[in-house]
Amino acid sequence: MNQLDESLLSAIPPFRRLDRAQIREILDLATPARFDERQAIFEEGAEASRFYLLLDGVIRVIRTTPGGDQIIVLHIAAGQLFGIAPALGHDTYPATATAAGECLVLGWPVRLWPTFVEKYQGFATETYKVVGERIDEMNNRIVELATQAVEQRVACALLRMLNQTGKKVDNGIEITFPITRANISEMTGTTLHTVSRLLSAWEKQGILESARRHIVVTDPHRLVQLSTSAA
Amino acid sequence: MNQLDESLLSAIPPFRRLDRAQIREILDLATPARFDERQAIFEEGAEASRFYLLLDGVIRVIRTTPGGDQIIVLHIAAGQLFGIAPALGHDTYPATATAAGECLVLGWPVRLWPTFVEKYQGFATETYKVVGERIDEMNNRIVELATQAVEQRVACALLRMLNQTGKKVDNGIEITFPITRANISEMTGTTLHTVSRLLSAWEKQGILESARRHIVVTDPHRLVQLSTSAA
DNA sequence: AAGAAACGTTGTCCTGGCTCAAACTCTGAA
DNA sequence: TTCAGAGTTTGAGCCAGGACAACGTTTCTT
Repeated sequence: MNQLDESLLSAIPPFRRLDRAQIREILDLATPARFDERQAIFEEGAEASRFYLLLDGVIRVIRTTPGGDQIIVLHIAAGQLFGIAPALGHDTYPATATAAGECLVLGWPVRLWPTFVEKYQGFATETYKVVGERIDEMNNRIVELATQAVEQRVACALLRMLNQTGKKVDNGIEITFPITRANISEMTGTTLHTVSRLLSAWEKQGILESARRHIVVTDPHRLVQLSTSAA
Repeated sequence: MNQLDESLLSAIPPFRRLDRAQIREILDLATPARFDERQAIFEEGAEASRFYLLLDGVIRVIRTTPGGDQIIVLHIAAGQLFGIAPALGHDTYPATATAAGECLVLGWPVRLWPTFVEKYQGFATETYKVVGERIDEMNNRIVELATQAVEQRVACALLRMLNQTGKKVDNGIEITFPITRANISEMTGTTLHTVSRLLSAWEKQGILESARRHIVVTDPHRLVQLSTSAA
């Protein structure tokens, strides 16, 4: 139906083992959509009616506390499935997903999930592998939040983003989507003020370069040091 | 082979839909084991060779940081599967599981996992539902650690244990397994000193009664208040 | 072009809770 | 019954980082 290229899926883990015809089938069932920065793909608490694959861009998964604080639960990088709550027994999304920058997304109705699992060899296994990785990441963040000081947590958050979506540029590694001090504070459980001070200090030390909503890490190795040991 | 009663499994979600013969089969493949307090069922980093079902008791899942801090990632209540890392694509356990009190456990070799999924209708679905719940809980803890003050976090931790394994007694709800101030501090990212002070204060206010390694919450409702709002 | 909104920086103050220290109380082992 | 180890309590001091405040800068809107 739609004119998507098979190569879009053939490199992505849950679809990697499928042949061209199968991928064609899956693409024909998908609804592609483009989202602008800050636009929500789905909201926390809404009925989980679709699951998605992120083709391009970065998605921010957000939770809001009763007290009104927002915290960023995780970032989704291109090539990842998301909104797969229904596959884990939820009938409502447990968090809000918004586009961190411009995004290209494929969506399928949840009723196709069992079909995919049944029909496509390895699909379930590969997907649950992704879930496993996400659990790992969440575990790490819990340990981090419980044991590390703010400076280390911010360093970890930057490194995590570099690993997931960083792009090599001439003077370092760039975070490829718009990000504010406030965003980083929402990932690390601190305030935008503290983040601002840290980034300023690091910029002075030549660890990174930052402009409004934009960060390039020039010395990732130093950042790794900061993320583990103090000072 | 072993003389376990079918009723042990028939009430547990992933097995609920199975008939007696199927449950018998599964039981015959299982290795039952008893663990004493503080005994490890498996260690972080070890090859994930088996998955388990907790029949009785409580399991503590622990991670150790490079810095030597321990933090309690979650508690497993009776009736839950655990050590299912291999089903999520890990070939090594991401955390250590130790018996919080005396425990009765069934274990199966991982090679049976695909068999179970294939052979027993609903097994996979139900299991991933459990995974979904665990992800939810982890999400909540991340938000909690990122936004709440120590007092609220400790209150949340107590409530979580009450919900999972609390037992009604005449004067309140009891935490059914031995737990120290240090344990609670490892769940909440604080120090045993602070936990001690909080519990003392709460005991003075009649919210709970505590003895060495033992807590009974007499006013859970008040604890809920403490877990959301300050003071 | 002007105003508003979003984003970022920096300063000052103040407190929650961590650190260090010491003592007390159980429990179990020998 | 004594001792060692594990668990708990309490005190005193200190500082990382949150709260509050004000201002600078860039971007968007009209």
